[in-house]
Amino acid sequence: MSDAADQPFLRIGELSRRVGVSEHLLRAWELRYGLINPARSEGGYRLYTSSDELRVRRMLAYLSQGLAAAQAAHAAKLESERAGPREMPPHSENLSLKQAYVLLREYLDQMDESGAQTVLDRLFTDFPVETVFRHILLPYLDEMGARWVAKSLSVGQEHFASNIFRGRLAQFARGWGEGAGPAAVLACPPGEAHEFALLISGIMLHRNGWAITYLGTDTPVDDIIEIATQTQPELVLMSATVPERFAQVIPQLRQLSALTSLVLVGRGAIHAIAEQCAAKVVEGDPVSVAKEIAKVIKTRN
Amino acid sequence: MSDAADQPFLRIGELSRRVGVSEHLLRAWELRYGLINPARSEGGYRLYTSSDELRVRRMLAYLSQGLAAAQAAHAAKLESERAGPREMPPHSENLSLKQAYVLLREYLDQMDESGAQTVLDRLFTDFPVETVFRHILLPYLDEMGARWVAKSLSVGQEHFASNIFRGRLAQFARGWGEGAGPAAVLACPPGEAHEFALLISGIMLHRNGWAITYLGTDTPVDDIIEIATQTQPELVLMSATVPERFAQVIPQLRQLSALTSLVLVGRGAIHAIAEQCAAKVVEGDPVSVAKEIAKVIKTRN
DNA sequence: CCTCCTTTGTCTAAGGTTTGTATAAGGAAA
DNA sequence: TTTCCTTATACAAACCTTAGACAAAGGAGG
Repeated sequence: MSDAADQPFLRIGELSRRVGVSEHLLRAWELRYGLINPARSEGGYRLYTSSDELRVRRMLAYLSQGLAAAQAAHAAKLESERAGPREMPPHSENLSLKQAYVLLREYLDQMDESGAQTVLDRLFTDFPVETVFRHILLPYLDEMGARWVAKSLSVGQEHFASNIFRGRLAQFARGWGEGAGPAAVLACPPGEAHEFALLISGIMLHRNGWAITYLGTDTPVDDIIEIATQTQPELVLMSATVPERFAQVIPQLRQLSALTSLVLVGRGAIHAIAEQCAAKVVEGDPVSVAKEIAKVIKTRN
Repeated sequence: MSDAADQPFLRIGELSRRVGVSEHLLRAWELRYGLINPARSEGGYRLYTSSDELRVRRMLAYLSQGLAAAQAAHAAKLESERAGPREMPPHSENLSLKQAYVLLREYLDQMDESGAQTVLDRLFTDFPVETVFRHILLPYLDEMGARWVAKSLSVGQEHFASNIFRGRLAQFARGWGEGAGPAAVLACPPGEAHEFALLISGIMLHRNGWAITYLGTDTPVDDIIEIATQTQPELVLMSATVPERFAQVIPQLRQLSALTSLVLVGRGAIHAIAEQCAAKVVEGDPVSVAKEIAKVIKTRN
């Protein structure tokens, strides 16, 4: 972080409005924890850079995980010191998401691996991970499902694309077993073969500090119970594409939810079933699941 | 990684919330059994690390197994001391394959992702890829199969290990679609769910210059035929764990072998079936398959 | 069976620390 | 002038500390 801070300077009022933290509190954090060290205008006004803003947002993220302010500030400082080149906002002139999507589909349809990987490389350097997940990966998976039903996609094409995506996601999953935050166990119920939503949820949870134990597709609930007993996670997250997967194992799910917070996601997660096994349903796409879960777990106590 | 995760961050209230143990009890366990030894803030507040959190969770696990508190605490302490020095063999010294194997198994059994990844990192830097595949990965998969049959491995443990291996192999598979050499299509026949041997074969083929189109598990032969027609590969490689998978689709396999060289591998690849569909069988482990195939394909012309 | 003793989880009391928010007095920018 | 910002100080609610008391659970010995 060079102080040759490239970008527009914010004054405290504007920063306060952007991050939703009172001016008083911003000053208190600066004074008490040295969270930020803004430049000053001639008249002595604080001038913040966009990386200061990021730091404040990271501090807020840690606070929402339950860390005390002093520790949250420490963690946020450490993080921004060691994270050198931060993810840049989209390079709008390079390659639009829409263009990239069309291009990617073309390469995947033709089963051109290096073409598809090049597009993905480009996307992941030009855009934040969340954006690529939300606007490329998930829509493509949806489209794949639709084309699958319409028989306009061969099994080969589907397997080919799935393998490429799985490989990409595996990279983000590296090291997700360790995290400063609470622990979560992720699994699909028996019979469920679609794990992408679960993978993405896990990655996003890990990016919010969670420590992930991933069991993947088609996992007997008894095994999940055993693991939950051993590791005492804060959360068990299960994903299914149809309600039947959950419906088949309601008694065991109830047993599981007695041990920990059980959250169901995916199209198969419907309230009627969740109620029967004392579980919670979190709706929305896997990218936002992480934030939704933060709320659900907070309200638990 | 671990220095970030082991920074003392949690105050007692948050730890209590996360593990579901009252603050009073946490202090009592510290005082009576020395279960944990938290750092202190300036004002004297307890500050816990994430490994402290783990210790408490282990204590809870032992308690739920019926151990008395004192014994549970003792066991939890012992355990985390044993697991504590994660990089036990310092980087200067060599880690033998055998040591690594035992260590890896232990971490995988305990579903300790970062432990397992650390061992794998070490292995892949200290040894050639072929060696790690041949002496660690494949033997472990074999052992997993045996333990699976003997029911001495839970589904959870098996999924956990599989996911970690799949993630590792995905890294090596990056870019395998492009190669200076001939093209190969890889797939498992319908009903076949084990793809590790095929993945490793593909990686080794790519390292020998082949360009890989990977279709993965459970692929209809008609789709393989369609793709083979389109891309005109030099080779189609199919893997199965039992002969029935091939036997069920012999007519289609014969059709496929009319288009290109069809090679069967895996325990399911037996000569009787291969003869019926004009395919070749390549025996031996997936790591050497690549070299064997070179011979087979050579002699074809 | 009952009694004694230890173990273990819970609770209270008195007092210190942390942290978000508020106030006052005054300078800078528009 | 009005609005935005500055520093310094104050303060209450939330949080945490230690020390000690206490009752339920469970085993040992009578």
